[in-house]
Amino acid sequence: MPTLQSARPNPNAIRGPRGQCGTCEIRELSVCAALDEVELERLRLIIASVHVQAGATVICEGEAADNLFNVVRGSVKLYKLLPDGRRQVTGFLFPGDFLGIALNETYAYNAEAIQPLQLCCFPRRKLEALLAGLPRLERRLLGETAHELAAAQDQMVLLGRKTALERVASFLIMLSERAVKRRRPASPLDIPMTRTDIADYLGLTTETVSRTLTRLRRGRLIATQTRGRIEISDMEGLRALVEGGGLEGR
Amino acid sequence: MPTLQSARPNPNAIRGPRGQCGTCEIRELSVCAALDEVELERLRLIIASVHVQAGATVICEGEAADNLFNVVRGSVKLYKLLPDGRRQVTGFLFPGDFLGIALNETYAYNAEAIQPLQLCCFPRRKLEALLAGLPRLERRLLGETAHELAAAQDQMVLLGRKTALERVASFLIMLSERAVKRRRPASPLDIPMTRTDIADYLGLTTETVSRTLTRLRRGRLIATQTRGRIEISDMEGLRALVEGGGLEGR
DNA sequence: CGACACCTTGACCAACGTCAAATCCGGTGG
DNA sequence: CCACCGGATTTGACGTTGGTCAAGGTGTCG
Repeated sequence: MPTLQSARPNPNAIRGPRGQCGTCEIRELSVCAALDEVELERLRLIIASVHVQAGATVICEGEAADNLFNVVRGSVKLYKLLPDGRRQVTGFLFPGDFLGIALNETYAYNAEAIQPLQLCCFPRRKLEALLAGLPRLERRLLGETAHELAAAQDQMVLLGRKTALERVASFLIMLSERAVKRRRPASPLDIPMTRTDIADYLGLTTETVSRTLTRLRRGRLIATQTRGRIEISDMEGLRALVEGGGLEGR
Repeated sequence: MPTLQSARPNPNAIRGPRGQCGTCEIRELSVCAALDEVELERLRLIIASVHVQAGATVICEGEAADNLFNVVRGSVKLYKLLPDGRRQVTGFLFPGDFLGIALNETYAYNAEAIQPLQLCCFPRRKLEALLAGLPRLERRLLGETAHELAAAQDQMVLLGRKTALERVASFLIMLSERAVKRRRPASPLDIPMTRTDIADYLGLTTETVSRTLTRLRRGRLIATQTRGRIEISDMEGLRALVEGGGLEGR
């Protein structure tokens, strides 16, 4: 059983003002996009705004799945642990992403803030009661889950069959595409996660991630000014890496 | 564009009798379990029974997702391909399992029969029209998708962090548990897929799968009489392998 | 300015992949 | 019934990618 963190969000204690949905900055990215003003009003009554500090655990594998969340600001890593401590990061979440899809009684993974986090919290029981009257929301939830499933299948291909170089290149492209979806620039990329997180996501070690980034830097496909920020200098080259062959002497 | 097989199921051409739902042998395993007699009657009107020969492609990545299926008899492998031909098998389906969850317009993977197959085919457009009136079916579909997502996350742990020995042991345990779910014995295990399929599922090569099975055989954890059938002689030992350490001198 | 966590680099190693050669087994035809 | 064919599987020898271990380097925050 993983250690619980004291900074655990308790939506009954830590909650910001309700009723901000109208001005929510991720409205059109999130599940709420499926709703009109009237429906949104019904949803607004059950949600709470939750803040979580960086490094805190948001949800814990095996715990009762009492809440679902929408990420409003910050980013999250999802991971599972083997009994001996080996870790697999199964995904990263950014603003607009949905957290806590678990149709079982308990969460199936851990979620930890990798940046200060603002979440929109839906108590599960209340949400389920509402779901019957909001078919569009249920449909959207199904779509969201199916989308996550597709992403998981892509990740299986990466983990089962790609080389270290292809994995890191795929990772950078994924981050870039998700940044664009959030209306951020595709290129100076913010990398909020540590090398260890990246390694645990890609099924590698920190050393291999580091060496591979160095190779990409030497090949002039990427560049780094600041720590935690990577510039993609040659997106075409990166894509070629993932889809075609190797670095071919670069 | 992948080559189309001539044996592709066309539910408008190859269809068996309708209206067998009442006696369907996988009724309580499948999505239909969520429905009562009256609701089932409405579903019965849109379904068709489809037969597919072993080795035939059922659905093709990138093709229009016109149909959903329920596996009635036989088994299926799902896989994705990289441009250079590397393959990742993302899952195996057995009777009762659902095939074709794709809320997009096109399928995201290929599905191929590994045994003669009997499928129950739902035309997607008709099913969607029905969904509005069958909330329990929609809920069940969401549950099914969430379940697949959880399985995919477990597979990520396997592919990213487990050793060859742990992967093969996990695979055998998974097959055994799914056999039990279908009311089959846990131990003389039918293995309908080839070593290549297993390797592509576990992110290994056929040689490594073969060598690992030999190690398990030598360790007296499994035994084989017939080709395509494996007896689990020491389930405790197998579980210990996956959860704890190595073979410890066995 | 110093502690500390994170990142990078190097030398070496091992698990798993590659290549190649048996061996097994089921199906087919005589 | 038996010999033979061909794909699947097993086994062996060897190579390579990425892991391990260890030693710096670097940026950040008190």
